Amino acid sequence: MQIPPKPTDAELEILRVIWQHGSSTVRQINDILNEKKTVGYTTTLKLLQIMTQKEIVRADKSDRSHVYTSLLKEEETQLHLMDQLLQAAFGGSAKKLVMQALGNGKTSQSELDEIKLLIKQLERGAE
Amino acid sequence: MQIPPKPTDAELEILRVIWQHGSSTVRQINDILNEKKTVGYTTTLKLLQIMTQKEIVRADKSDRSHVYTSLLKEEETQLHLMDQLLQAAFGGSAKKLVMQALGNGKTSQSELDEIKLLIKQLERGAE
DNA sequence: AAAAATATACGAAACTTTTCGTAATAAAAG
DNA sequence: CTTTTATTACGAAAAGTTTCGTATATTTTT
Repeated sequence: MQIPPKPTDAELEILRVIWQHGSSTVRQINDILNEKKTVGYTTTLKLLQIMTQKEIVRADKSDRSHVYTSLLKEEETQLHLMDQLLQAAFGGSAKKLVMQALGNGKTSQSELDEIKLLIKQLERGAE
Repeated sequence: MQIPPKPTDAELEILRVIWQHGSSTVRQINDILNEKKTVGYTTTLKLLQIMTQKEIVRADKSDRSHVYTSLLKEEETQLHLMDQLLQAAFGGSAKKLVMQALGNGKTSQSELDEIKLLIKQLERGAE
């Protein structure tokens, strides 16, 4: 599959656990998911099996407890999802999206500084 | 329903038509949708009926061709969807999302200027 | 070695979303 | 007035997503 398939909400939750904690077993993933909400063990297992079939994750079966690794890179997936929202809800206007994202005033000064730096670099690089 | 329900992809496409063209009939909405892809008339009708039930749109039935009006405001919906993506994919870091959105370098100078202005205002307003 | 705990496989139910066919009705054209 | 066209109502199929129960197998504990 050339273009990475858009993960569903439940799949994304699992991906985030793997991105944050590295390759993990079903038990590890399910435990972390259960810190936030109740999810049955076999539910998580089934999701991972489906994700394996979709080639979103890969299962290392050398041990009895299979170890799952993400086949999607975090930043690529974020970019993909962001771009899809950009088109679907903002008609492709990154400006609108950015201003909505910053508008609530919850972004710290140091983060704003990083964004300003990026903008400077973009302005420098633009011909 | 206190919090506006998150519209589905197909619902969002319809909302965008209404936001852009104002209150419209099924025929008008379906024609515009069909500029981009083939969609059956009754499919669009059914969606609008479901959206009416969900209180996403309101149907004015005084004429035979019902006229549908959005009950969701464009900016509120964008904010809602953006926030949901922010949490689900970026762990709440607006900085990461913004940098991904601007990173491709497709944002024009004048738009960057507007963003810079917003950041200045945020910095001024921050205590 | 028996019992208990842990793991995977897998079917299927419950739910949501999307799509469309058919029927009924109303309006317009002939 | 009759035929054609346009519209809504509605059921339901098709597809996708999420959840979990049960069966089976393996490992660990007693």
